[in-house]
This record gives sequence, C-alpha cells and structure tokens, in this order.
Amino acid sequence: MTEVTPKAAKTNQKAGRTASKEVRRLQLIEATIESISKFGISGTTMTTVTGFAGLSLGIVNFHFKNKENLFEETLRHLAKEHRAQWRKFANSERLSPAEKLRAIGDANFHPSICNRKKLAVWFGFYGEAGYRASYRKIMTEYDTERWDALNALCQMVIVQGEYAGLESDKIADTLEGLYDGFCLNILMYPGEFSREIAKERLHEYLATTFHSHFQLPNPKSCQG
Amino acid sequence: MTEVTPKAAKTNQKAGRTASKEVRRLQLIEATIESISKFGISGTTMTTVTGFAGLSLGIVNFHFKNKENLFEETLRHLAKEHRAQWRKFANSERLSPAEKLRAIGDANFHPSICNRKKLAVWFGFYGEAGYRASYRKIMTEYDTERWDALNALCQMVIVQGEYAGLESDKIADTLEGLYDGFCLNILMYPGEFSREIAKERLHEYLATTFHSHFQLPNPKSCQG
Amino acid sequence: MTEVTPKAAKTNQKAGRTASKEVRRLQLIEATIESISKFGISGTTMTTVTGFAGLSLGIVNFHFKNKENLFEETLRHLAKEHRAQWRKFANSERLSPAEKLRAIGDANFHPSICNRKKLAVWFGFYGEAGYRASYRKIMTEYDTERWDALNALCQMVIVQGEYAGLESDKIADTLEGLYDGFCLNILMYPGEFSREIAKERLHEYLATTFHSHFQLPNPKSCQG
Amino acid sequence: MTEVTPKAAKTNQKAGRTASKEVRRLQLIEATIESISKFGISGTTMTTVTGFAGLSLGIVNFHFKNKENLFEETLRHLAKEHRAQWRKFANSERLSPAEKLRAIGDANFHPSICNRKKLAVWFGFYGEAGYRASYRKIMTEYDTERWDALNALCQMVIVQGEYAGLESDKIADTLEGLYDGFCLNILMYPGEFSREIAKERLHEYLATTFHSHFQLPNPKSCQG
DNA sequence: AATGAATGAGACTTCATTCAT
DNA sequence: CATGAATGAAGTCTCATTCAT
Repeated sequence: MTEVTPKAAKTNQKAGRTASKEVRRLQLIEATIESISKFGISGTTMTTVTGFAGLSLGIVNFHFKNKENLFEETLRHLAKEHRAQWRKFANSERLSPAEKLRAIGDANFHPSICNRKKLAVWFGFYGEAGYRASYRKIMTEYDTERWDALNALCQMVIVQGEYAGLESDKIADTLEGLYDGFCLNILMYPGEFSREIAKERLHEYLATTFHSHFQLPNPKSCQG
Repeated sequence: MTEVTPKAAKTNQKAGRTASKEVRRLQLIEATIESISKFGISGTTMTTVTGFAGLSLGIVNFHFKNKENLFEETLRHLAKEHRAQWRKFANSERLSPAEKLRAIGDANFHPSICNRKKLAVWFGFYGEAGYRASYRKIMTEYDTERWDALNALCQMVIVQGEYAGLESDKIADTLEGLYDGFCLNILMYPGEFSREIAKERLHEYLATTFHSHFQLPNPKSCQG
Repeated sequence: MTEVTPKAAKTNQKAGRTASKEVRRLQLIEATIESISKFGISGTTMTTVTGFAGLSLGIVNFHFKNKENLFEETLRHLAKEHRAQWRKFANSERLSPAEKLRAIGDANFHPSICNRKKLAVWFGFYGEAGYRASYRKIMTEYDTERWDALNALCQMVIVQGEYAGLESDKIADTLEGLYDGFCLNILMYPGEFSREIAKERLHEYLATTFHSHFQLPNPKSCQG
Repeated sequence: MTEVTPKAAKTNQKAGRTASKEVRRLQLIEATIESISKFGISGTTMTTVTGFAGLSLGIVNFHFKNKENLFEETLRHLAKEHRAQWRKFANSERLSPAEKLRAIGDANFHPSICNRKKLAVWFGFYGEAGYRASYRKIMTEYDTERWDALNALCQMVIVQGEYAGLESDKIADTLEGLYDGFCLNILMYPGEFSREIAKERLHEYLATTFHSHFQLPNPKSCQG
C-alpha cells in the first residue's frame, strides 16, 4: 500500500542501522530470553541470540562485554521487571496490608512475568546460580527486597489482628517458598498446575494463617 | 585369584579392573554429580566427569550411549535415591498418616539428599528441564508418585479429623510447592535458610492446616 | 570565520575539524607508531590507532586505502625520518669524509630516531618484512642509499690515507651490520646496552680500521 | 613395490595415530617454523600450522596450552638449536681460543640455522619481543650465554697476545652486533648479502682486532 | 570530512566422540 | 575392558571494513 522506497526498506530490514544503544541492548536481551526459553542456557549461543534479534553475529560483543555479561544483564532485566510488578501493589495507597499481601502474591503469578517462557529462563539461571556467584548476587539483591516487604506487611497484619503466636518472618519464609515452588510446578507440569491454581493455593494459605483477614470462597464450589 | 599385573594395578586405583559394569556406571554417575555440583551442567564435560572418577576419558562412551544419556541416568539416580528416602516413611507400619506426612517432609530435607551438592545438581537439571523433555519425563514420573502419596495421606488425615472444608489435593499441591521452594532457598541462601528452618516451616504449615493432629512447640521459645 | 557548532567543538579535540589531509595523515601515522611500539604489529588495530590519535574509528579508511597501506606509509615515514637524520651530516660541507663517517654513525643512534619506541616499530616491520615484499621494498630503497653513502665515504678515506688492503664496500657492509645489530641490542637489552655504548663501539671499530683518522680516548679510562 | 595395506596406508597418512607426544610436539614446532617463515607471525594461524603438519586443527591445543605457548616453545626450540650449534665449537678440545672465536662465528652462519626460513622466524620473534616479555626472557637466557662465552674467549686471546688496549667485553659486544646485523642483512638482501660474505666480514673484523692471531687472505684476490 | 554502529569472515579454543592399541 | 591421542564441528570473540547519518 504505502510505497516502500528501497532505502527505507533496507533501513527497516534490521530494525534500523542506527537504533540507539539502549534500544539495541533491550532488543538483544529480549532475544536472549527468547533463546534461553527455547534452547536453554546451554543451548543458547551468540548465533541463536542474534538470530532471534535479526541482527548479525558480531553485534553482541559491541553492546555487551561478552556472553557472560549479556546473560547477567538479561537476568537483571528479568529481576527488575519482576520487582516492578509486585512493587506496584506494595506501594499502593489504596490497599490495606492484607490486601497488599494478596496482591503481591497475585502479581508474582501475573502472566506478564509468570509464563512458561520466562519461567524457563528463571530456572535456567537458578540452575547456573548454584556455582556462579554473579547470578546469585543479582538474585539475592532483588529477593531480599521482596522478603523485607513481605515481612513488613505480615508484621502489620499480625499487629492489626489477634494472631498471638504468629511471627512475621516465618510467614515471609513460607510465602517465598510457595512463590518459588509454585513457579517450578507451573513450569514443570503445565497441564496440571497453573497460575490460577497457584493463586488459589496462596489465598488458601493466607486465609488459613490470617483467618480474620482473608475469606475463602465456598469450598464445595471451587476448582473442578 | 586373577593375577594383577603391574599395569593393571596402576590402572585400577579406584575400582579394580574387573569392576562390574554396574559398579562403573555408579562410579561415573557419582562423578557426574560431583562435577555438576562444582562446575554446573554447562561446565561439566567428559573430562571433568572422568577426572572425578579417576578414569580415562574414553570410558564414558563405553558405559553410556553418550553424554546426554549419562546425564539422564544421573538424574534418574538422584530421583530414585530421593524416592527411597521418603518411601521409607510412607510405607512404615509404625506411623500414623499424620506422622507419615511429617516424616516425609523431614525426609525431603534429610542431609543425605538435601545438601548443597545435590541441590545444585537438581536445580541444574530443573534449569534444563524447561526445554528438555527427557528430563521432564523422569522428574514427572517420580514427582507424581510423591504427590499421590501425599494426597492419600492428607485424605486419611482429613477423614480422621474434623477438617470439613479441606481438600487433600490442594494441600498436596501446597506441600509440593513448599518442598521445592524451600530447597531453592536452601541452595540460594545457605547462610540464611537451612534444612532445619525448612522443616520447622513445614511443621508449622501442617499444624496450621491440621490443627488437631500437630502440636507446635511454645511459639515464644522456638527458633534461635 | 566558520562557525564552530558545539558538536564540532567537541569533536575536534586534537586537530581541528578542518585539519588538512596531510596533518590527519601524520597524526594517524604517529598514532600507529605509538600503537605498534606499545602493542606490537599484531596487537595494533584500527581501534588502537584511532584511539591514540583521538579520532573516530572510521577515519583511517578515509585517509589510507586500508590498514596495510597505513602500515606501509608508517614505515616510509620512519625511513624518511631516519634518512633525514644521517643525511644532515653526509651532506655537510664542514665535515671531512672521516668526520662524516663518524657523524653518520652517531646520527643512527640519535635519541630522536633510536629510542625504544621507534626501535620496537622498526623491528616489528623487520619481522614482517621477511615475507612481505612491500615492506622490504621500502626498506631496501632507503638502506641502499645509506650503503652507497657509506661506501663512497670509506672510499674517500681509503684514498686519503695509506690503507692499502682495505676495500670500501666491505667496510660499508660491516658498518651496516653494526648499525642494525647494535639497534637490536638496544631494543632487547636496554639495561645492558645503550646508544652511548653503541656509539663507542662504532668509534672503536672505525679507529681500528682507519687508525690514522680516528683517535681513541685513553683506553684505561673509558667506559664506566 | 611394497604393498601398502589399507590399514598401514591409513595409519601413515597422518604420521601415525599414536606418535609419541614428543614426536607430535616436534612435528608441530617444525610446522610452526614453516608457517611463520612463509606467512609471518601475524599470518600464522592454528590452521596454517596444522596444515603444514598434516594434522587436524584441534590437535595443537592438545599438545600445547595455547597458541602463545606453541610460539614460545618454537622460539625455545630455535634457541636451543642455535646454542647447540656454536657450543659444539666452544667446547671443542682441539681448538685454540682464537680458533674457537672464528668457529663460533662460522657456526652462527651455518646453513642449518642461518637460512632464510629460520631467519624470518627469528626476526618475526624479535619483532614481537619488543612488547612480549616471555619472548625476551627466552632470548636473553640464550644470548647471555653466548656473550659470556665470547667474552671469555676474547679475554684468553687478549692475554695470550700483546693486545694492550683491548677489552674483551667490548669486542664481545661488537661480535654480537655483527652476528645479528649480518643476519638481518642476509634476510633482507638475499641477493646482495650472504652467509659467506658474513663470515668473511667477521674474519676481517677478527683479523683487524687480533692481528697476530688471524691471517687474512691476499686482499687483492678475495671476493669478486 | 567525520562518526561509530553494524557486518561477517576468520581467528582461537573447547569438547563429544571415535578408534588404534 | 580400558586408554588417551586424534578429529572436527561448533562456540566465542576480534576486527577490518562499510556506510547511513
């Protein structure tokens, strides 16, 4: 329809020759996520990444120090994105502490961050993190922040209610465990476990723990 | 009986020249675990494996079809070992269903299977499992069995007690999530999370859920 | 006159945007010498050269046909500079032939051309010259000229004096050999061999050969 | 004539599959010399080396830590070979000190070590030595030994004769300079300078310096 | 004139696998 | 059964050169 001049065609062909550095970096990070989700960390090569990005092989080493650095930046990108998701609710002024706890849980399983593609990448990195300090450092940084937020919110709920024996840090531990464990199940058993189920189970856990703050639906009717 | 020539003597530092096939396989599988825990999946090569095993490079291809197959067998070995651990309690005739639930949880965090070395290997495989069906198949096989056992036990406890609204499968889901999530935390935050803490949190979850079957220690005094 | 935009101002840190072609070429050649002396021929890239020159990567291909051509021009620059140095004395009208021989020798070891930086570059090119005809051609051109000058001067000295058996071309050969050999020693053993020593040895050689033209200092007192 | 069985043919094709490690190393070092002499240091790649050796690409990294190490070992090989050549005469019991001086000079220009192929390699390494300490170290080690030998021999000759003003270390310096300088001329001007000329010039230098120990042929008749 | 992002060939290196011994 | 030298495909990274701006 619109006439594409040869020049424009050539320019657009590969996302433009002079895309800003920041744009290119993001493009390559997204291609890396794509590749890891499809081929795993060990199956992801400079060729697969640039292939997904539609760019030439040599470009990665122009925008990132090396492959290792590309992977670290990819992990950091995911971690930031994840944090942004739950922070939206943690910082909300319209929600009570209990509502925030629920919202953060739901945020962790939001399709934009909790989908097979990204989970595969996350667990790819977890798999390497066991012996790669740089990954562990990035993860710790963001995880600690989430735990602190959960702990603070649990503390507020406990103080509000009449939960004499409860200790906020223990509940934060359990919540973290459930988040990670459910994610693994979503990744591994996509046919049998889902984001929806994960959110339900989390709600149930919160309702069991903070019984006067959370209301469960009629047990007879939920989940087929 | 068989005369050991000097050459053979020198060669058989670890397992004897006439080690049965099964012994060699196990030797190589254990070396693989050792290597993955130290160098990760992507850093594990035939050379590192045979190095840990004290054997020559070429031998792996004699006992396993290829590297891929060695890894699969290693995963299967871990899965079997894991299953043996919790089955000991699931099949015990001396324990009540509730006690079994508790014992299975503890078994999952037994030092013999839940240590940094083996966890690193497990999560290495989880990382690859996202896109490698053969790994997922092995894991599913064993995980399903554990879920079934948990589900059956929860059902028995529910029937025994007066837990009107509880549904065994949901609790089994949550227990599975906690097992995996806590393992990840033990691997990632060894200084802050531990097997002991994991077992405590699990006990707390069971006590909250099945309040008339589990007794928590005095809350004011627990956890250092 | 020409308005300098901020961008241009920032760009022209070193030589002004309107630097003549000749100035740019020289700037790049000097940067090439700098780079080769620091990183060697094999470690010198377009990036290191333009880095030393404070210019952008793409500029070399504007002023030189390609990298090979830049190197040739660099070698030619060095050769010209070298020739200018000894020609100053060879053409002097105030010096006798014997004095010229001595002066040319000293000129070869003048700090402006015989320093570690430039020697490293010279021998870098010698190293490549073994199989690169274009370098050999440039070197030959200038070396021949020096040999001819030496030969002519030796001839004059022989004729002047009573050096019956001496043949000028043989002495020219030996002088050339000493020049090059001493340069190599200065480069390789900077702590033990120096320009001063080289000049002394040359003087000694001349004094031994042309005994009635050159006077050695008292042998007992010379050289620390 | 002799029937070559398929097996033997295949075995010999690539110098035998199980040549001892030492044989392979030497084979690769010689191929490296071949390659550097033909393509220079910067033009020598793993591919050219293994090509000359008739072996597969990957083999170098099996016998040498890396390319750098292969080059160092090649240089060391040349240095050892060179030392063996002159040592034969330096240690001879049949030669007088003066004869040894002459023989060592001749040895330096023996065709087995002083040919265009090896000279190209030597000067290739000299070119890199300016900024590569590992090369300089190897060269220094062997050069020092030769200088010491020359110095000692000159000292003996001086003591024997009536060379009042001469100092052995200065003559050793000059001899070293001539060796290196003449080699460079042989490499650079093969048509005009030769091993024979180099030996003559050296002899002349010795005769001029130690006039009562060395006899020159009738000057009118030598060299066309 | 000058810039520097982009390309892609080719370098070094690793490593699963093979196979003569 | 076992060894380990050898192969060669494939990976990472470098870098001369190009070209839109």
